Amino acid sequence: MGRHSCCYKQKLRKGLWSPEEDEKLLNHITKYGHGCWSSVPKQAGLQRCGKSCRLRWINYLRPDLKRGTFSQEEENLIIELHSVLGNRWSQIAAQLPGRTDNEIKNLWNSCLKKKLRQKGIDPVTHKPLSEVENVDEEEGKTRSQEKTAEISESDELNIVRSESTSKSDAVSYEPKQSSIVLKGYATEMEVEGSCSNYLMGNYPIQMNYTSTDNIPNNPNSSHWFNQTGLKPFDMNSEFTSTSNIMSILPQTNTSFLPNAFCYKPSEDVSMSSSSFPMKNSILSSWGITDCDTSIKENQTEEEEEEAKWNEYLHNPMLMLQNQASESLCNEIKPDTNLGPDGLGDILPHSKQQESSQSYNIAAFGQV
DNA sequence: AATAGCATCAACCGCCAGGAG
DNA sequence: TCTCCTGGCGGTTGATGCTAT
Repeated sequence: MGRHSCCYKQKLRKGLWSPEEDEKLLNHITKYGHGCWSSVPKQAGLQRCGKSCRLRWINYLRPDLKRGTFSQEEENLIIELHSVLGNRWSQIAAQLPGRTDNEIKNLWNSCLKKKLRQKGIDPVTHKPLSEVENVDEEEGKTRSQEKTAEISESDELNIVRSESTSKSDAVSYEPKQSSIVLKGYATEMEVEGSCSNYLMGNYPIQMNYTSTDNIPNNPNSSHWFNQTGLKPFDMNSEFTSTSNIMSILPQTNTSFLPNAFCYKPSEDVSMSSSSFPMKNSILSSWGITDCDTSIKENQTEEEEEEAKWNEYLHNPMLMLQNQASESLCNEIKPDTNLGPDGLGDILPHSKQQESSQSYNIAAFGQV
């Protein structure tokens, strides 16, 4: 189990790809497409397994890949998405045109985790390290009980995700935790009057996602993050008070914002795990329930919401897009559609769909 | 100059879901 | 319904390059 049958075959090369191999694979896929990956190596004259060819293509040879270092904006977005999606690198990568899940995963493990820790944030929970340590101390006594809770948590997750029950999912999935995480930030902000640290400095980033905003085919992130003409988000600047954050945000509808923006101190965290634990925790994590005057009571509405959030969970940009288009960026009209070229011709169908969710981020600098 | 330690990244491994037969 | 095959994903590893001593 596990190992592909093709990998048992003899004479298959492993390790780094030579330029000749790259050329063969590139030529073959350019001419014929990849079709069935398992047949690609044979047709292309390569001594590799199909899986290896696929990986090489996706991570290196694909012409739409954006090479080079990640911009600050991209890093911010990855952190933001990670706080919502956890280690679902492919979904995170889908929101970063030209970047691969492997690349993002490497960046996270080698760089972003460290940066977050330096800023006093636990990269797993996105919670201040001090809180994580306190929680560990307090709850360390009841570890065995936690184990049971973990199992039920992962069960909840599986219902929503309708995905695998792999051990990594059960152990490392974060979104449920993030409901507490973001609340933790907000609490700290409210109490201390500072919103420092989250996202490596502050959190004054407003993400306006629209379905059809123009975005370059091979976008330079510093370009497409600035499309609205707003001042770029300065990661190194610090907000000095919560009121500063709120004041730069539209007052009308902040329902899609993370708790960091709309936390209500009186809310009880435990409420999140009632009848729709996952939905509520996500709603909570993104500030939906927090900002509403009451929790949805109508069962039908709840079902609809649940379906919606299930969808959002699989495509978080959809939520941001819908919310943004409804309230926050009415003045920002989509200019053009992202055509099928660029990413479109190269990416698998699912990737094309995800990539076509172009978005526009208006990042606010220090007030 | 040597080398130990660290950082980065490409590639592999193991697992799972879904489709085909 | 079952088995096999394949694509896809996330975790991990190992090679390589860089930096500090």
